[in-house]
Amino acid sequence: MSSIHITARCPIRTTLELVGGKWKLLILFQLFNGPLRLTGLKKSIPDISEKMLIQELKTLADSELVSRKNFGEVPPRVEYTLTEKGKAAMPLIEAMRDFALRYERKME
Amino acid sequence: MSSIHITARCPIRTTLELVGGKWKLLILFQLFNGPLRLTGLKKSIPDISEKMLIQELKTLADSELVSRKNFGEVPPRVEYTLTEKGKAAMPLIEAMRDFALRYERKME
DNA sequence: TTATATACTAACCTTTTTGTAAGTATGAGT
DNA sequence: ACTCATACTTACAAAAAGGTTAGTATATAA
Repeated sequence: MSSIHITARCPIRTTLELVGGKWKLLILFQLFNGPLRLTGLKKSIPDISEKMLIQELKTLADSELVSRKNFGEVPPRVEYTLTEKGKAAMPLIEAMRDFALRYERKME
Repeated sequence: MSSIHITARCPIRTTLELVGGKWKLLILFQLFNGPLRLTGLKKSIPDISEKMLIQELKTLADSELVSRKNFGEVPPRVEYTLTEKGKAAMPLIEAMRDFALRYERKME
């Protein structure tokens, strides 16, 4: 309730910085079912551009929500996995789903 | 879990459209404590510009998350209140707070 | 030697979002 | 007549986000 104070750095703003934008939550959500490679992610989010996907993955890895494992093979093989911090985003995604469904009066 | 499918219009994207961006959730959050006028909102979110505040309030009113009551007085007096749909955003904000706190390891 | 597969980079552009600064309207009070 | 308070508008500018296209690297297989 009033335990959140709107200041330059409040929890709401922190979360917006971490997972705000058009793609980050969609990417995180895909990774909840297990690690995926770039190609797999691209298939599961058809309308994201390769550039954005790589760029967002890098941001997510920088903030430690996702980890990146390079197998050092040729052709390249790189796997993206949710970290524990990344998994903490699941309740957030569930809350978003609930909100959207309630907004569209499809539940409750 | 896999009950969300990432398509052109999925719950995640719907929510992002409704409350995405830098300000909407901050505004909604302020209104949880009761109706506020423009001036009151401006004070509680010090770094928002007047233009953005009005603009976002209009968007929120258009999507029926906030209702606008004009008292028709001079000088103008207009009150903004959360609708039921708007109140449905509270769990979302709580989930964001939990995520941020967990990210910063301030709670478990 | 040539093609293949995959992750990634770089240059460039367009669109969207956000910000700044100035102005409008008007009844009440002085 | 003049000022005040308040919500809002408008024109413009800056910044951030997102998109497109072409290219790089390289072990392996044909």
